[in-house]
Amino acid sequence: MQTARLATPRGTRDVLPPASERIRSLTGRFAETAQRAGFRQVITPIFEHAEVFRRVGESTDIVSKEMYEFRDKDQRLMALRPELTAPLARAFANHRPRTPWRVWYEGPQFRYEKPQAGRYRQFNQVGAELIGSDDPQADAEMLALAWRFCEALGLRQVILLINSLGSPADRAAFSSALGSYFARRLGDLSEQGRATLAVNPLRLLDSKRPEDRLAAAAAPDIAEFLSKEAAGHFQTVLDALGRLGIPFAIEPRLVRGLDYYRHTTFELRSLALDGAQDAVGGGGRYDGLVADLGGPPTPGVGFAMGVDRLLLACDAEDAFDVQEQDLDIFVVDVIGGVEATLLADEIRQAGISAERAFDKRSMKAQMKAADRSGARFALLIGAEELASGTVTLRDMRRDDGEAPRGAQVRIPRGAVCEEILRRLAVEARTPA
RNA sequence: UUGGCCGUAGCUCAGUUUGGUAAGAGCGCCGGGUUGUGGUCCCGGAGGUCGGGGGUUCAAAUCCCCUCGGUCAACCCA
Repeated sequence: MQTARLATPRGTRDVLPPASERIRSLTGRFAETAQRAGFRQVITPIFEHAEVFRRVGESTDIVSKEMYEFRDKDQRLMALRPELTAPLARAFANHRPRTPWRVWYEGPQFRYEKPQAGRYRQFNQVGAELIGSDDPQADAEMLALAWRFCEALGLRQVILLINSLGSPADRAAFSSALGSYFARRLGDLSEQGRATLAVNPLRLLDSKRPEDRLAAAAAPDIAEFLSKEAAGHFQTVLDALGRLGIPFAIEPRLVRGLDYYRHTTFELRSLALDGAQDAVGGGGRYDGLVADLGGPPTPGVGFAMGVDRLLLACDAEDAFDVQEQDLDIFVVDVIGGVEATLLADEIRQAGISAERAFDKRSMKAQMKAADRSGARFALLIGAEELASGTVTLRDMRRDDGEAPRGAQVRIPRGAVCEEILRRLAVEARTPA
């Protein structure tokens, strides 16, 4: 009797090596970039009280339709986090750390959507937040962090789109102007467009439906609704980008999905990704969020980037190649029993990476395995070695055209680590 | 939530139009090519609920329905 095979739930997947190595490496690179800028990691729960998200995005699909909600055993309404800015703002409100609070994060998030390439129900993001400053230079700093990270990955076909939604009052005025503009063109809108209008007129601006695009063609421009102060803030950010040498395009239709954004809002898109999933990251300023979550009124600015999409973009650009980690030693065990276990343990304790064979397979099979493991040396232990108190160290390099087979030497069992370390050190000094 | 395309070995796919002798290939994996030695080559082998269920038929990978999953687009967004 065989039990039925179980698949991963829809929109989720197993990430096996070597793909997992790439994710780890990308996350590590982000951590480095952020740490260098004085950001420190925050780890928040995977699930939160649903209230945390409900408070900040009742009108967004992410919260109203796509959230994984459940009742725990005490009937408390919980939610798997669909995004990370709200939990970070919640954590800030709870702990009241010294400002400006500079933090980064990474981890899975969950949205109940129909999966597509680059869109999963469980997906990973890396991101950073700077809470406690309304200085436009803080916006510039976050933009620089996101941009330099893309550069560090080797991405060259990413563009920065930026916009300002102004102060809450500006945003509200613009929104109602848009509302009446579209109300006059109800007949031109698609059915879904009319539904969107009722919920959030701003969202009609980036609709991809042709009717809606046409109807939006002559829509009011956000720029005309910015207060003097908001316009100044935006201009300062743009000037900073210019001085930083970071190219950008102002996109007055850029609205973004979460409705806590104020002032600066931006998106990073990969031109190498075609299709609808070309946004690799986005963010902006959210000056009202901390207060919404019960904290003191505190400004904040941040961004998040999709790990999986970044990797898709890297693939498309042939960037961020992660070479498999080198293995120093592969222990070939011809005798079976504990000897190889002791040998492997000993050299690992000496800081040498080592894999080994099991099951006393034929030597030929073990040598094949050693070859495929990519190990620099094979370390053979068999009856002869055991009897003479030695081991055989064999060079597994395969790229030397002349040398027919790797050279091998017998070394005293007691000097194994020393000898391997010596050889590895020599190579480190004289790279091929 | 809506619509299009797709679903055959671990992977990439052929076979589906014209239902039967189509359960196949390459790669990968395992073993062998005489003493304890990798990459190439040669030989052999294992491995498949043809996504799942139902129906039509003497007969279904092949036709019909439902369903699950993937993908593309709308929606939404990372």
